[in-house]
Amino acid sequence: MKRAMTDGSCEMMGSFFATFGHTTRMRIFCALQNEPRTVTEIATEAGVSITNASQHLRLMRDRGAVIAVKRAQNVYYHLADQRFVEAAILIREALLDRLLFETRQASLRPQRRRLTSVLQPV
Amino acid sequence: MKRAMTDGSCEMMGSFFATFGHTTRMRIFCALQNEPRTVTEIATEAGVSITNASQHLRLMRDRGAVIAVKRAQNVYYHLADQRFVEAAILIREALLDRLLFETRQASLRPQRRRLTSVLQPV
DNA sequence: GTTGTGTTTGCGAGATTACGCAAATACAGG
DNA sequence: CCTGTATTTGCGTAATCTCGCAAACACAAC
Repeated sequence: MKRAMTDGSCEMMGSFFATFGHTTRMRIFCALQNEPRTVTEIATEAGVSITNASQHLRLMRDRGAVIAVKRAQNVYYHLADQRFVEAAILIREALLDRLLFETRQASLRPQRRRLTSVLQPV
Repeated sequence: MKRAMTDGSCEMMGSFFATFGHTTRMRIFCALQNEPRTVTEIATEAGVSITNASQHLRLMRDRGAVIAVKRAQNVYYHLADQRFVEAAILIREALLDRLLFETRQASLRPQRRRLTSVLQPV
């Protein structure tokens, strides 16, 4: 199996994951999936103030997740790489599969929520 | 283009990204890429205390990133889904490409680090 | 039961992050 | 130059996260 990393890139990767590790920034990511958007549009779509959106966008830009293009009074932001979307799709499908699996498990053995049930059986 | 998400899964996704949004947890992720490992092994590989590794592992387990299997005195942890590795590889390659690109850009126009240079030209 | 190894938990201090507000900056159009 | 719109920045507070330490827990072997 191909390894994701063996070298010292853990810091870079951790920093990148943290970039999307926030509900608001994930909503911004969603808003930028298809086309560039201005800060005002992003703020509206994400349901936050313009100031807050700008702050998150700055962080995302500093970490290489998005790119800013200024055009007249507006600043258009877009994703730095479309592979981020592919990666998100993979992760999302994995999480949904797991969610489905757990729901099925829960319906089989109803009332278990102790340490023992969190640990997989041998 | 296929969208990663249109629904309310941003909270779930953000939570998941945050799970790997930490250098130590990313190192743990690396350690678990190929085979299950005990807490002690993980702590050693990640260069942290056993207590600290256990705390991070608990968080990762709570968020569905890893699975714990108890066997005798040991608890073996493994990734919950191999697609996480595929996603990490995609992201890593995107980041490395971008890093390479920026290095090349930097060598072309040496001394720029103002707002203007951070914004892409129209 | 006692010992030893492996793992988890509770807790508190320190560090980091998030967000609102006010002010500053950028720029197009009169 | 002045006004209005779009975006960014500085700052202070509140909230969250991290990690070490000590103690607790789990279990195999004696």
